Amino acid sequence: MKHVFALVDCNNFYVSCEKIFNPKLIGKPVVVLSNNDGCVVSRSDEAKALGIKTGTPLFKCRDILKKNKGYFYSSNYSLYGDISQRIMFILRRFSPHIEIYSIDEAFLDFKDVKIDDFCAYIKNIKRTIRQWIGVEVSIGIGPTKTLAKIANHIAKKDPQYRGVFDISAYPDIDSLLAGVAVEDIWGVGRQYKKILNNRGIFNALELKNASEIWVQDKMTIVGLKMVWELKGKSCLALEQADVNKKTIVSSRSFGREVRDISELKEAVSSHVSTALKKLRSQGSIASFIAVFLSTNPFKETPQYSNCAGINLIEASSYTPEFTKKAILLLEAIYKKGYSYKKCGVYLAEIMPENRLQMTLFIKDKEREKNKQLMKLIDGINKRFEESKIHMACEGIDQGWKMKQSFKSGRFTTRWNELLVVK
DNA sequence: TCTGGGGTCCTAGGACCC
DNA sequence: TCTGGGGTCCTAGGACCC
Repeated sequence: MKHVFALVDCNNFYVSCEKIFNPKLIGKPVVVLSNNDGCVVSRSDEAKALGIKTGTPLFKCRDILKKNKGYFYSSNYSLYGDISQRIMFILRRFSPHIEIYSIDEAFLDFKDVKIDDFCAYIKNIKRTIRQWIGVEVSIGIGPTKTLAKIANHIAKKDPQYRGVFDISAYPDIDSLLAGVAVEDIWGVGRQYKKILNNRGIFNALELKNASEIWVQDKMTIVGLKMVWELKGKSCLALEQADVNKKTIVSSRSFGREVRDISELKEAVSSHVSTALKKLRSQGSIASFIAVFLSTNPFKETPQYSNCAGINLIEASSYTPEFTKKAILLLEAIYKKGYSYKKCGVYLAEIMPENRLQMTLFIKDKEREKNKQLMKLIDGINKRFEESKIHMACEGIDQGWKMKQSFKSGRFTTRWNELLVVK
């Protein structure tokens, strides 16, 4: 049976989440900022119309926003994550075959879903999400994921389709593809664009008709699959199982520059806690940890960055053990006299808990005790507030923490931040 | 003054083995 | 002294995604 893929993508997702709870934002230029309130990551249509680009630092667009009665917000991931989950829950009603591709995007496959009026069915998805959540989505449909992506792009850009476009129903797909620049194809980034353009390939139709041998040579099997997908042959399957992470990273820029190792120790320790919490939440253990730190590459001050990693004798998910190692690693790479801007930790060699290779050096009792302790702490932190219980070495003041000066409330996940209407 | 964070997949090349 | 071929596994780095 042929695949029928739909890509459902939320419009201006982060900004849309802010708008749900704050009607004064409707019709205004609004942007949401990256961590540390650094640069723009999400823009309302009105902000786009002002020429504000993704990645623009706040200081470069603050004036124009102010002049146009605009607003800016810090990222509020508790809120966006919760809204995302609600949307994915709705999507599941329309097809059991769903791949949650990112916080604001999902692929559906209607391959063996019984549908009478396909067009109405798809429009109903859009309507339901608007009604139940208050977020606008765009839906692109095609026989492959790559074509569904392109269809989604068209649905978003061309107002005549009102946010829903089915590429298979279009009479002349080639003429459509001729209007899609190569860099707008899923999987073509800056490098591939350059390679393709040099060869005289500028649009999706030209890529579709390019020599497969040449494409594979220059862009590996990844490029070849891209060509096949453009031709309507599905090569990228729907990935339904929520696959466990193979690597976990926790890192942040500091809110200010940090010179002292004692502060770095606090930051590294809290990254260890974050990463280990994530590790446990997917029921995994890890046996490799690395620590990295760097100065601010945008400054003309002396630069230094380094990383170091170590294998554990036995894989584990016990925070204190990783914290100890991380501190040692930090001490090994820390150099005095530099102004640091960022640090983080990296976990690898991750495997399911039940695949533990036990060593002779750790007693069963110890292992079980550690596990129970972590479970208890995770439970308490989940029920009350993140990091209610944390390692002392994470510090109390945490003056190095990232800046988030313009954050809205966590309206849907914290009782004490419920929206007050009157 | 002010420039994000967290992932995946693929390949080439080296180490090692028979 | 000369000197083969095939295979696996691992890692670093490059490309991409949101």
